[in-house]
Amino acid sequence: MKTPPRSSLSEKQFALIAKALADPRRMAVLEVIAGERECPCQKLREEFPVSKATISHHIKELVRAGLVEAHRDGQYLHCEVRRDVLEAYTAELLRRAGGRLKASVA
Amino acid sequence: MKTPPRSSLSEKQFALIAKALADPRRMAVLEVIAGERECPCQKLREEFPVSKATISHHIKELVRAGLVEAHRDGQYLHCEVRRDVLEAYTAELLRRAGGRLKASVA
DNA sequence: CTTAGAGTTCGATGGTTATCGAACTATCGT
DNA sequence: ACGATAGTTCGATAACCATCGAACTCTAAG
Repeated sequence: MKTPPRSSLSEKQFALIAKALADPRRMAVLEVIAGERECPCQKLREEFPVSKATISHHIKELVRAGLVEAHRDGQYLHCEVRRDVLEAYTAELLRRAGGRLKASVA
Repeated sequence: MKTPPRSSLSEKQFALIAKALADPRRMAVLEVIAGERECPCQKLREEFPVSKATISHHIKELVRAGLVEAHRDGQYLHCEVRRDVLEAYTAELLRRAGGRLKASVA
């Protein structure tokens, strides 16, 4: 079985993630990153009618939130979704707002 | 045909939920609502140093997103968390941003 | 009816942020 | 070295939104 990352999110990171996910365009960017194996920024520019400055900004925010990890490879920047962080966020969200528990985890 | 009680959020509702969760205070309000059985607005006013206009605004947004259901009982407004909607959101979030999967859905 | 309490609506304000163009840095080919 | 391509940073602008006080509605109880 896969080890559940007990990475409890700090209050601050939780808030950063929520904010990062709040903008539809940024969410869309995240989806593209998730859909591709190695996602160069250039591809994102072609997907959305926004300037590269904006793309760069969104990626920076996603990285700041911990949702995305970026590696520089030459002149390209490859992005990857931090799946564990995403899962930690959803778990924390359910824990906080889910109220009392009803059953154990499926 | 139109009976998907879970895991089927419209694009619009998905965005509304993400936005609703983005504000820390509103998230805190949601947590209090989730923690209490029947949550009157008045209680929320005592929990946070904000005006009742602000509380009312946050509740309205939470309701608009579908995260909270409010029933009027006399002069009181009782709030309840829509747990299924919350779960549908987290499921959709993982589905969209989780990349290729281990948890396959029908 | 009158008073008090609970919640809503409205207009204004201040802070945050998405977006752009332009200037900049860095890398790859030739 | 040069030009082209990838991405960053900066300053400015515009839109959005949380917040407030005040005026309002509605309900419960004297």
